[in-house]
This record gives sequence, structure tokens and C-alpha cells, in this order.
Amino acid sequence: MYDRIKGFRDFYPGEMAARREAIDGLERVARRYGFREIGTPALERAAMWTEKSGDDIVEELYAFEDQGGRHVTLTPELTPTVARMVVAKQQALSKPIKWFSTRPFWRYEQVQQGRQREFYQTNLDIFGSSEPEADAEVLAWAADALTELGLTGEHFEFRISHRDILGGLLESYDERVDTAAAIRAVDKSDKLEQAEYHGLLADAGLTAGDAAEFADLVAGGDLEEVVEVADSETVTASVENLQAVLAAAEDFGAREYCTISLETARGLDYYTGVVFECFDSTGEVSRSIFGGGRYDDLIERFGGQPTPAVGVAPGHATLSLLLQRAGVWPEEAITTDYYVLQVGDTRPVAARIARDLRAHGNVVETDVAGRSFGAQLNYADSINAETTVIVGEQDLENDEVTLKDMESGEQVQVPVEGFPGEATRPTVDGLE
RNA sequence: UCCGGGUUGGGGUAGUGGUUAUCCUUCAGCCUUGUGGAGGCUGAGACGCGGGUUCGAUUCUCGCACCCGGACCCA
Repeated sequence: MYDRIKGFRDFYPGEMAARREAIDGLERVARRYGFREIGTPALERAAMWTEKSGDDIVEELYAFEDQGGRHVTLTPELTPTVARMVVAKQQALSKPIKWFSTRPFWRYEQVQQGRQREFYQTNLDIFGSSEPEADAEVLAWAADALTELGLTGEHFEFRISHRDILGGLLESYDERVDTAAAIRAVDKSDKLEQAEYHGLLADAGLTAGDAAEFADLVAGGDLEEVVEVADSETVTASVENLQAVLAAAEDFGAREYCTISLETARGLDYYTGVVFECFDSTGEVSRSIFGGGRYDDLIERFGGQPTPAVGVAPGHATLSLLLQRAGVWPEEAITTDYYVLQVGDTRPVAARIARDLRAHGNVVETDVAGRSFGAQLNYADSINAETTVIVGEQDLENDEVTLKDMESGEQVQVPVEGFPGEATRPTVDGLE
């Protein structure tokens, strides 16, 4: 027996069926909005991360040298790849570019609840529009996708903010403030004691008094007050942008899920505008379910024409936790429409019936293990067959087959000649 | 990298420094080439890995691996 690699998971058919349903739900809604599916490589040049970010992420790469001497890495996220794709065909692609994809990513990091080393995300991005409608459409997709999966406004909320509100406000206190450090402090403020929080703000360059006022202002979330105190063009414009996004979200049906929360800052430093995170409203899942936002500088940093972008990337692990706690995780079970049971040498007829039923799109199994009658019924039961078609020598003597409803146990004889015929999905109930 | 709790058949468990490791479930076959989800019989299947102590270790001890949760991080 070989071990599974730590942080990597197997999905057996029951659980996979539930995951499939969830993934299909997310993608179905994306397609309705006209997002187009893309496919992307598992390996990229390691330099896409080692040169651009030079961050902690580099330590978490599954990077190695391939047999051709290339320095490659399993991709830890999608954004650089889509940026590369956009840059490569920038002139050819009509804007806005609306893409999505579901696939695994890999990071060598500590395994925890909702976090594995191989993890699946559905990424969804819009490139080429800086209008608030683009931000709002991403929010609307996220809201529609979650409600498609059975969640309601009672289960989740989007905490929404704007990167430059905090940045601009900080600069209005003192130009030399380390905004990145201060924003990181804000991002984790709810986990910190007030003194610690204020201490971090002071470390970033705020005076003690300013730190306290800033913290109160951020926690209060009153946009008008923020504009007034900051008295800065950046802040005023950012607040206007945030409000414009929320106004569009109203028309798109997503406003009701959004809460203004200036404390939402996201750890990512490539975000440039509106940022948001999805949280479990009940507070049971303490960490954010997923996040997203605007990153207008990234394409240019990857060598393309300046191209605004906004996107979101729900991770399936945390999403599944949310769905389970809300009681709407799909049932983890396999389903089967028909089991065609053979008794004696009835394979030609049984095979014909199985093929006809499959041609109508049904999930049909028949014996491939040479099992006895009882054992076949046992098996039909174990695969949750809805109806069993008994093709036995005795039945065929009368030119009939027997249909058995596996839940009620009721049976009905039908002529073998016309079965299944034109009936797409014949059942015992329907034939009585 | 750090902290806490774990690891006994496929799943869930009992137990022990000393014969063949308990029970439930599961799986396969049979009772029953023609009726599953009830019963009976038969069979399959486990002490995470390595070192130490010991006549003898699944049990004590150390290290490691893995699992669960958390810190950090979350690009």
C-alpha cells in the first residue's frame, strides 16, 4: 500500500458526485453571464512568481527543473497565467474579456481546515473594463452562483471595500505612512486586541492619536465621515467608485448581499480598487470563504498594455464547508436509473434493452460479473438503482420482461417487444 | 516553522508487557441460477513506521510519518 501524499485528496464517487454538482452550479451560472471557459497548464515558468512577487509564495511553490533544464512550477494560482494569456493575444481579443475556469492549484503549505496542498478554485475574471458595472457583474455572478447552490442571504455576505479608501485615508494623516503594513494591520484587526492593533498602526507610522481615530473611522464604516476627515481627492474618488459599484450591484440583484466593511482589505497587494470577501453570515466559518477585487495594474506588470481587470476565485474547500453548514451540500451518493438483471442466458435481450435505455440518456448497468439473481439484486440495491428490469428465461418464454421498482418492490410485466420502445424513462408507476 | 489532540481490519471500536486481539459494521460467497434492503452459515480483513528497554512490545519509551484542530501565512 502506498500512502496518499499529504495535502492531496482522493474523491470517491459519492463525494465526487456532490462536488460535481457544486462545480456545475458555479459554471452554469458563469455561462449564463457569457463567461467563456478557458483551459490552462498545470506547469508554468517558475520565474512568473520568483521574479514578479518574490514573496512568501515562492517558498510554497512545487518548483523543480524539468528534464529540458527549464525551471518550472506547479501553478499556485491562476492570475499570472490568465495575465500571460491576455498579454499574448491582447490585440486579437475583443473586450471585455470574460473568462472562467475550474481547476486545481498547488501550494506547499500547512494543511488546515479548508486548506489542502492541492485545492480547486473556480476563477472568474473580466479584463478590459474599469467601469463599476464590471465589478458589479463579478459580484452578481458570485451571488447568483451561491444562491444557485441553495444558499440565501442568511448564509453569506459580501464585505466590500475599496483599497484606496484606506490608502488615501492613511496618506491624509501622513504621507510617509507605510500603507501596506497599515492595511495588513487593518485586515487582521478583528483578531487583535485593541492595543496591539493600535500598536501595529503606530509601527506603520501613525501617531497614537491618529491611530485611534483611524481605527474608529474604519470600524465605523461611515463613508461620508471618511471623506470629510480625509479631505483627499483619492478618498473622495474611491468612495464614489465604491458607491457606483454598489449602485450597479443593486440593479444586478447583488446589492442585498453586500455590506460595506472598510476593515476588509485583503492580504493581496496587487488589488487596486474595490475588494470584497465572502463570509459565512452565521460566523461558524471564521475565515473568509473567498475573496476578489479589482487589479488594474497586473496586466501591465506582465508586459501588456494597461488593462483594467476584476475577478473572484471561490475555493471549493471552503465553499463546501459553507454549503455543508447551511445544509445544502448535495447528497453524497451515486444514482442509477436502471439495473438490467439477467437470469440464465438472456444476454442478447438484456443487452439490447440496456442499450436502448442508454440511448434515451439513462444511467444503466447490467451484470458484468456473472452473478446470481440474489447477488444481482443486492448489487442493484447498492448502486441505488431506481428500477430493475428483470430479463429472465421465464419472462422471455412469455415474451415479457419484469420491471421492479426498487423502493416499493412493486413489479409489473411488460411485453419485451415494445420495451422500452419510445418511452424515455419507463417506470413501474407509469406502466401500471 | 510552531502549539494542542490523535493513529488497533475498508469504516467505527474494546483490550492487553505473554496462547488464536474484542465487538459492531462492511465486503465476497453460500443457504436460494427467479426476488434486494430480514435471518443463518462460511470466508476476507488491523495493532502507522523505525529505534530503544525487555526473555518477550500492539501495550513502556524516543524519533519520524500521517490525520484532526489552531498559530503564522493566505500572493
